[in-house]
Amino acid sequence: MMIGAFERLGAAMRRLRVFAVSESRRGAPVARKSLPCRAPVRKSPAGRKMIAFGARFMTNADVARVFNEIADLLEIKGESAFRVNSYRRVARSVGELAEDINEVAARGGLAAIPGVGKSSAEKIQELLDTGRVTVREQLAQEVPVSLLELLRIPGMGPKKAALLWKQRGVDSLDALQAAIDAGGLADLKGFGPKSIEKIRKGIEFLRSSGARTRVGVAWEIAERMRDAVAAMSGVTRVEHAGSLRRGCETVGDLDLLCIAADGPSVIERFTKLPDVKDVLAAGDTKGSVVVEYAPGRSIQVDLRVVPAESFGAAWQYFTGSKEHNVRLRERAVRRGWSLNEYALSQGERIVAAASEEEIYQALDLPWIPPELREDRGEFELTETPLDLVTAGDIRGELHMHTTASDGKFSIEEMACAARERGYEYICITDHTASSAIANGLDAERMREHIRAVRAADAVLDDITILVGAEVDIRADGSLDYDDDLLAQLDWVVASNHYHMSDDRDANTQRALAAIRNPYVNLLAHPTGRIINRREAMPIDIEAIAAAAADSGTALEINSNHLRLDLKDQHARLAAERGACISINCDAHHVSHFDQIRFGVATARRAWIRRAQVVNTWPLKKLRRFVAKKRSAAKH
DNA sequence: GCCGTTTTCGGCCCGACTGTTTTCAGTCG
Ligand SMILES: Nc1nc2c(ncn2[C@H]2C[C@H](O)[C@@H](COP(=O)(O)OP(=O)(O)OP(=O)(O)O)O2)c(=O)[nH]1
Ligand SMILES: [Mg+2]
Ligand SMILES: [Mg+2]
Ligand SMILES: [Zn+2]
Repeated sequence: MMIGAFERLGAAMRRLRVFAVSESRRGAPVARKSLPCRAPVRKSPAGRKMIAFGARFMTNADVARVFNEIADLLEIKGESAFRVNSYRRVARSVGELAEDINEVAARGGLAAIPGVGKSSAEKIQELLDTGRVTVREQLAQEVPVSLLELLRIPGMGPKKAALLWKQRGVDSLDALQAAIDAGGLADLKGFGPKSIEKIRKGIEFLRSSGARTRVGVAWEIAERMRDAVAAMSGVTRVEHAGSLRRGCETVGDLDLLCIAADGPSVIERFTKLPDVKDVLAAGDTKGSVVVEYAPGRSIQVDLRVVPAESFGAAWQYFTGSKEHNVRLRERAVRRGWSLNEYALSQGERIVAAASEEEIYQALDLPWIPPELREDRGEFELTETPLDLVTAGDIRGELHMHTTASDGKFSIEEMACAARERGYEYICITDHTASSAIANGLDAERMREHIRAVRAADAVLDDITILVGAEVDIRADGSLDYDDDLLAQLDWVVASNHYHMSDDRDANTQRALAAIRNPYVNLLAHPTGRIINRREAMPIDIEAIAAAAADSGTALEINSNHLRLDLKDQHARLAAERGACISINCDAHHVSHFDQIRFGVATARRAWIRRAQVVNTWPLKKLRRFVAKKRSAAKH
């Protein structure tokens, strides 16, 4: 389904619920406390409407949001940075947990979450039970919560925000804007003319940057910037760093690292590149600029310059994540050493600096692939995982469209494009009747389409064209085609496009019903999210993963940079439970095959090995996968 | 507030850039 065409449709069908009881996989029903409803539509930071599922109970993201809020409020109050940090740690841990926090609480597992101790466990429990945390409510009495808006301004931290509030009564972004316009910040200590100008620009940047940037957009800009820096005389190497190198689905900024002897000169030229709209900082070794990549759309780009001998230490530092860096540096400290972006050193003596491999090795660690550097268990590794899936491992695309439904190219054109990429096989999976909006095929047109695909396969050499369909899952979990028709297909993709609801059990049951169908081989984009536009529908990923593993059904990592669905943490859990994964581009256009890198990056972040990915397999093995599920159903 | 192949108490990563601070705090990476 082409993204965008049907988003509104799904939103219209969504309902608010007042109470939900979910069946946990262990059999005990987990009561989810019904909570006051939130508006089903809220504004994304960009000001664009973000479609959300109605609040019925606390989600992991809700808990994370509350703990981050407590941390910000405490910080403005001047609370110990370590204590503040511990709240942020809880927020991060809960936010990225694949398991539903309500279920974790129900089995008494809260305190086992990394960073969650007795005190935080109690607060989470209170939040799940009542929708509130006493500490947060008390803090909100002391500090206006709207003051936290100020923290989103670059360069505005807790100390300055506190000062503005206490000295000038500023308690929101609008109030700050008004104070600046009225000249009300003059003679406030620490706020000279340059600071005020910076804040003004910062507010402007907020408006033009908005939400985190999707990796598909960021990638293109990063490549342009990399080329521009690489073209400078004196620059011998430029690399991606930060979240971009770690393969994250969205990035807050672009981080580039380069080798050059003359840092200040490189930084100066960096700040004068054509697309640079504003310079946030420009020193001897690093610079930060704002790049306008489309009218009214901006992103921050950070460049760090280091000498060649420090490259390894610098790349390690600048790749992060921050949490990974802190763990690694603590490890150095325990050995009586110190690690920074220049070197791993013991006093004056350099232990390692030139390459990442040397640094990790000196700390008794294997080189860790960037996608794994999130402090999610990578410090337990004893050797570099060499079998993580790579883009080169992908042998075929198993989810793609042609002009028969809503694709832009013919069967032959798509097949030739795939062949050019070196793919051994593809499967044409056009939409079915329920997707009338996407020109879905009814049974009769589908039978014709099968003949057309077979004919194309007979004509084209060096690639096998399989025939399949992306079959819509109906409200009751049944499929658009009957089994007789499905049996004629080589590979069947099942998708829920129209019955995404805020009812986790209903969503899960639809997915499970599809997975149980002996002809369904792949559950596509299982949560239906559109990044920055539509939230994931709630699902029981553990139940879905277990059923997929049991039945021999693959779960998708949809590589479209708007989807990346399953997301990393869900995919990791699914693969750990034995489910096979298929990484697809959902190609509607020949150019969409390029998106595979984002799906592969997501899979690597999920610690997925090539053997777990069905479209890295030879065709024969893939056919056995299909045959096995079909024959199991006959016994 | 959390946590433990030297710890249940005492640590908690380390450095760059900015502004008006006459010696460094605040913010960010
Ligand atoms: N040691 C250390 N390194 C940090 C810290 N903050 C950032 N870094 C490093 C690791 C980050 O990946 C890298 C780039 O910083 P960013 O703020 O751009 O973060 P990152 O790119 O990871 O995420 P983003 O998508 O930009 O939000 O700098 C820190 O507090 N300590
Ligand atoms: Mg970054
Ligand atoms: Mg950055
Ligand atoms: Zn599709």
